[in-house]
Amino acid sequence: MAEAATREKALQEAELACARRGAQLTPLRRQVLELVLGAEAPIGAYALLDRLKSSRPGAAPPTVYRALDFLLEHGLVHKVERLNAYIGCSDAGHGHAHDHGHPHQFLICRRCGATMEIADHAVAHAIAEAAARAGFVAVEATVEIEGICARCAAT
Amino acid sequence: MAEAATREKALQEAELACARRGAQLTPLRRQVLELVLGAEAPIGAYALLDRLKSSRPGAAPPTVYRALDFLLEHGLVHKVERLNAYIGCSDAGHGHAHDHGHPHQFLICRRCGATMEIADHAVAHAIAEAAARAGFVAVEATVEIEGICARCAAT
DNA sequence: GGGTCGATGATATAGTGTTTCACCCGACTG
DNA sequence: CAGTCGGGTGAAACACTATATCATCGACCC
Repeated sequence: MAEAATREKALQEAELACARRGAQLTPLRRQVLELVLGAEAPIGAYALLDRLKSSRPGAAPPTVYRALDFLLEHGLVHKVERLNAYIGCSDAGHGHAHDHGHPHQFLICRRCGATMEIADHAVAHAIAEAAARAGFVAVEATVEIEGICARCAAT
Repeated sequence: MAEAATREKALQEAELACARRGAQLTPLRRQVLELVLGAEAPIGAYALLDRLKSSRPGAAPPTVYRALDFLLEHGLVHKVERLNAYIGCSDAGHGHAHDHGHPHQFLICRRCGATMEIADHAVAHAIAEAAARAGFVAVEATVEIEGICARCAAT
């Protein structure tokens, strides 16, 4: 997902954000976050589990799912529904606990699998308007756009 | 999803659309479509399988998944990613084969589970713009908005 | 010490989707 | 007519994703 330096910075921000909220970024949770951030693309829970097992042989599905629940809850990672996979949030810490996260959208490349998060205000606004027109109170929106990324298109 | 009359009309439109394209809406596929349209909310593949079994005791997961693949391919049903469930398309037949379908969005009620399809041009446009700004060639977008529907909000 | 609460360990199970091989049948071809 | 080729279906097994449940541990509080 990012190079080591960016990853390190994201981890530090996550620690700060958790500290601010009184949330416990335990070693396990931190390690799972590190694995998610270190992946080159959205990563599945069982792939995380495999990697986790190398340092924690006893790890089982609930181990990783509980950590992911915590990270999702605090906006440190997002789930990509179309891929059943998880990705680090590109601006973690800017939301509040129990907030379901700032509006965001994903661009998923069909060719290389790279997935990029954007936060486009016009999209969020159009969605809120459309929902309101239907008398619907929008709480949260999943926006996942599939296509070809700039790098792959250039090839 | 709809009352019997609406369902019947949708089935006839589906038959027409398939005939136009040379696609075979076989009895099995038609029956699965009927089940999806008859459900009150998005329905899961295994729930479909259960209902299918009453008339086709030999049905197995691939039976329903193959039918769903066909229906998805031809834009007769959509998948709601957040629910791992399927819903009839509200304007089936307006797309082309191997087209991945007209732009559409879902409004999912957290309270009653009802899911409504809308086709908001402003949302589709904002998404296309946002993707383009990132140098991304958008092919298809999943937009699923969770919240409270008008009827539940009124209660 | 006893009580409580959140985090983790460990096992089992539920839910969702795919692979694989076989069979049938209609169409096209020599 | 035999051959064969393709799409659709039947059937069994499997892979992947996620949750339920109960036990344990340690920190904190009284």
